[in-house]
Amino acid sequence: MKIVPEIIQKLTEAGLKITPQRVAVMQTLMKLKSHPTAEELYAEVSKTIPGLSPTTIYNTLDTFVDRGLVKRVKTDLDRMRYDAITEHHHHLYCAISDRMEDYFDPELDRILSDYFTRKKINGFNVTDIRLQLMGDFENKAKQ
Amino acid sequence: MKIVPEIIQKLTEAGLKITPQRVAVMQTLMKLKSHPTAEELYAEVSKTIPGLSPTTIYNTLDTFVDRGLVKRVKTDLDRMRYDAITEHHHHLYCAISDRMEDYFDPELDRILSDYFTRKKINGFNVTDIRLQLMGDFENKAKQ
DNA sequence: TCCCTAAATTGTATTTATTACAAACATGGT
DNA sequence: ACCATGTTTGTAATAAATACAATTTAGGGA
Ligand SMILES: [Mn+2]
Ligand SMILES: [Mn+2]
Ligand SMILES: [Zn+2]
Ligand SMILES: [Zn+2]
Repeated sequence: MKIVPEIIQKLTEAGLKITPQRVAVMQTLMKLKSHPTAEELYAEVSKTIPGLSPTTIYNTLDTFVDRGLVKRVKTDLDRMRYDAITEHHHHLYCAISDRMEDYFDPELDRILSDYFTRKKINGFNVTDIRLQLMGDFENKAKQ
Repeated sequence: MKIVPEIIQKLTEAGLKITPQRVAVMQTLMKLKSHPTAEELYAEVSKTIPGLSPTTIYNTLDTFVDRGLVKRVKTDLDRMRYDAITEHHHHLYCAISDRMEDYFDPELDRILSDYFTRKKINGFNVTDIRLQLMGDFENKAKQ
């Protein structure tokens, strides 16, 4: 569970300088599974980096997205959210609580992949299939 | 193809007063298949209603969404988009051009519905399945 | 058809998330 | 250790959306 060296490696591979801010942002994003907003990340990362500027959060996240280290996700509300998981996956989402959780399902992916290999869509070339499963969490604690 | 009486009926059924602004917004939204933003709607509807206020666009769309006459859709960019089609359907989306088109596929819906009837997700009750098919349009004119 | 009232529209002022910018600072290669 | 370049910070600016109060309009009842 040594996460910091892992992060340092990621940053290095992406050609980015290692800064306390970047390490802390990535670490926090990997820890929080809630797909946090920039604001939520700012609150959390500030605990570690006292002088932190909100701008740095935005800059850092933009840079991470650019380099493919992080993905943006949207919900029905008007704020961008961020996801440290870059591998293909889907989301469970409850519009009422605005809660979002990851959903991995290789069997489903296989079915969808097969389906769209067979079924061609006229004038459109599918490169990725994202599912948003809307519904309610039988709330077993908010994460 | 008499669309206005149809719109008037929709508005009446929703318990809303018939105003030129509302009729024009709905008409424009039904005509444009592009899932326009409030701003794009404002530009288009202004042609018909000269004194139109942007606020009216926002108010009207909010009201329509409240009453279920219209749905909000999101893309990867930071603007809300609107959809006059309220029946269940999916979207084809190209992140590069930010172009979005509707995708109806009952066969696919059947497959997904069957799959999630069998496969229970622990702690989550699925009520709707939305697919966003990412990819590129072999652009046959931007609609 | 006219009145009246509730509902809708408008213009303006705010809010809120995000972005732009330039100065200060820190990283990492030499 | 030094320097150049990339990064962070604080502040100012944007842009979408919302709040609000004054004005206007729709449409049901007289
Ligand atoms: Mn915004
Ligand atoms: Mn916004
Ligand atoms: Zn995720
Ligand atoms: Zn649609």
